[in-house]
Amino acid sequence: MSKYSRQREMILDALTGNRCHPTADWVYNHLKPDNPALSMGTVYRNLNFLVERGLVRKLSVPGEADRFDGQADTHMHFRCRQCGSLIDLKGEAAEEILDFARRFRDLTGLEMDPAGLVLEGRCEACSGDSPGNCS
Amino acid sequence: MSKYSRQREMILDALTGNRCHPTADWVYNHLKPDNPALSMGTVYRNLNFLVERGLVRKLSVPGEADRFDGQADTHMHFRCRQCGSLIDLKGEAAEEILDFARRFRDLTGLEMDPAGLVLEGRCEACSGDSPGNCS
DNA sequence: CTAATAACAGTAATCGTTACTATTATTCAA
DNA sequence: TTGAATAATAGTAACGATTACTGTTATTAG
Repeated sequence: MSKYSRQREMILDALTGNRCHPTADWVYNHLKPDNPALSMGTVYRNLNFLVERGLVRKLSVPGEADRFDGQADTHMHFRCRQCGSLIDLKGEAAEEILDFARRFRDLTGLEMDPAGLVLEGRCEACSGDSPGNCS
Repeated sequence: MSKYSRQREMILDALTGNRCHPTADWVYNHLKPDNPALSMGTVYRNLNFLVERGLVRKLSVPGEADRFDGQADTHMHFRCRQCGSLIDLKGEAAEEILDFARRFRDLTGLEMDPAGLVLEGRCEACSGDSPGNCS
């Protein structure tokens, strides 16, 4: 059904060996120098392929390009509207969200999917009095 | 600073007198028949203006056009990934989210903004065994 | 009434993403 | 090992949502 390709492997590697949450554009520019023939279509096609296979998570950020996460463990994200940083929510924070999801389901009958969840607000650094402390 | 315009008033009215969550395109097509000169730029400019003024809420849905909500009371939303419906979360469900936001802040120091929140998952109708029950 | 300017309509441009097409690479069975 | 079948590619064109630009119209304040 699906065939091996060097490009797909490189694209996956670029995500798994990376703690940030790259955009398709970042992946493209990251791999382009060593692979001058790489095309943007290939990057998008493979990212979507990997998302479908569950190897990669897609994170939607309003008004910006989608971000992709190659971390295997289930976790959620928080985005600061002020400084734009995307923060991983693991451990206790992740548990808190899962607890909420259960209570929310029992109350409303709505089965929310915590995977791919991106909460939005203001991070600790940006909540301080001093403005501009979050370049 | 800002001047009155008939178009802005109409656009606001189209949202407040409406329980669904229209897109810019919907607003445009809704008003166009009675206002043949209306332009899309005017719709977007005014929607963004109203959002900045806090009279209207913008709801981002991954991969789709933004939706706008003219309901005055603070509430959140749930989107079913299967049938696409956008459900208002008020009363108990809204309280549950606000409770969660407080606990989450205390735990992580992250100040999430419940306004504009769109949780994603599967609605009750789509969670049933029978497939296709949610046209 | 008039000058200043916010808002407009119409159109072009932008951005992220997907679709198309001809070519290349992988696979699997003879 | 060869070769047909076809997945995946590179390159480019198209797409949809949104914003930016430009010359004109409408509102406002003196």
